[in-house]
Amino acid sequence: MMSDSRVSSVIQEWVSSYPGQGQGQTLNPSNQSTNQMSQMDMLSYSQGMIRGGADDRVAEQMMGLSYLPYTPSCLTNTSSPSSTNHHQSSTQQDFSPFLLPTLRAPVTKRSISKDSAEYRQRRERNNIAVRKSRDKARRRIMLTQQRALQLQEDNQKLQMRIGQLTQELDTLKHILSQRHLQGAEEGAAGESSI
Amino acid sequence: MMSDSRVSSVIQEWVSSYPGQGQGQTLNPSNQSTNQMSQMDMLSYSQGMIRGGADDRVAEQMMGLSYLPYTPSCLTNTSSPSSTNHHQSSTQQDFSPFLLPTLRAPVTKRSISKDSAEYRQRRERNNIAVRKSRDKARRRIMLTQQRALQLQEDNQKLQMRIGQLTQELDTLKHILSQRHLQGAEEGAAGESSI
DNA sequence: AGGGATTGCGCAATAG
DNA sequence: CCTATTGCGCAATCCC
Repeated sequence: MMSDSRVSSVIQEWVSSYPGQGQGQTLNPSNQSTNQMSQMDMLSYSQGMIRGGADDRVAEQMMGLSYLPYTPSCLTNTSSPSSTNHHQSSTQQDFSPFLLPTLRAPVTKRSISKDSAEYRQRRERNNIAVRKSRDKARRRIMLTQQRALQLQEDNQKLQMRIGQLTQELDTLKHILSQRHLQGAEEGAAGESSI
Repeated sequence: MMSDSRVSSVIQEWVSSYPGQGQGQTLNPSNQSTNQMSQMDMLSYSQGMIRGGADDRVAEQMMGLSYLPYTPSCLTNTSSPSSTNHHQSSTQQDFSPFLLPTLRAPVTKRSISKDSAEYRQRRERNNIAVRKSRDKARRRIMLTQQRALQLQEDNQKLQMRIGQLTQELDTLKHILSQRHLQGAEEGAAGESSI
């Protein structure tokens, strides 16, 4: 079950599983980047990081309830061999030439030239990157869960410790009050015995 | 920041975000299923649940290091229009008629009949289910992170409380020992004053 | 500019 | 039969 050993190991791994920044591009699997983040960074990493990209549904997505047939967007099978349908944000007219240069629409972009060797190479590299990234995400999620369970366990132990200390404290207080009473009695009346 | 209010709300939501079992199939977004799991269930939900399916790479996947060009499996673009390449587990001869009925191989399976209305309908339904499932997963992950942070915060507070109690206890013990000495002195020698 | 890293999406296989 | 999960490839985007 891999419990015990207190917080140390799990927390350590969990913390180091969060990306501090980008890293090298070599295919070295043992990516031991010594990154470190604050709690805020960790939270925001999967909360506010929607990437203000050109997907009109992301905000709604993160707010929940994004399923339901929001937009068909994939019933026109007019695509040529290979390359499945993909949302091209049909809810957009022709404002591209009028947008700010930063938001420039994708103007043909140098004819992607499908099924070329260069394309396949890029695709394959991206596929590898995707697998790597998802694997990392999976590990991160698992570590977060383990961390949560470990923290919960620690919490229980701490609560019990607090209970013990409180009880001990009450006992001592009681004893002290008794002593106090005894001392008062001794002070008021003379010693009863001895 | 939504902190404060102790553990209650976050934990509650986190616990209820884990699937206890399947639920209804209605498209009702407000899925308030009253499921509840033990910690073991939660952990195993994303740890050992690899689904012993027919993907020869899953174990390796979960052990880490699954990227790297493990298998091309997608360089033969001989597929007809629509339907991108997809691993069809080529490492299989022709044992289908000899396998147990339960393990029967996918024998043509009634000609899937692409681009049929029924196919599109199934695809669309599955797409909705996928969006829903992923949305749920995202929420679950976020809740787990928030829960971890909340627990960490709680832990710090508990540690501080323990520190206070310990100090108070030490103080009382010291006082008691003083009283004890005082009492011993009073017992040994007569009252010094009064 | 260019390349890895992320991420939403659809597909298919599979679990339930 | 259905929906729910999940691995995967693609494309857009992010981010150095």
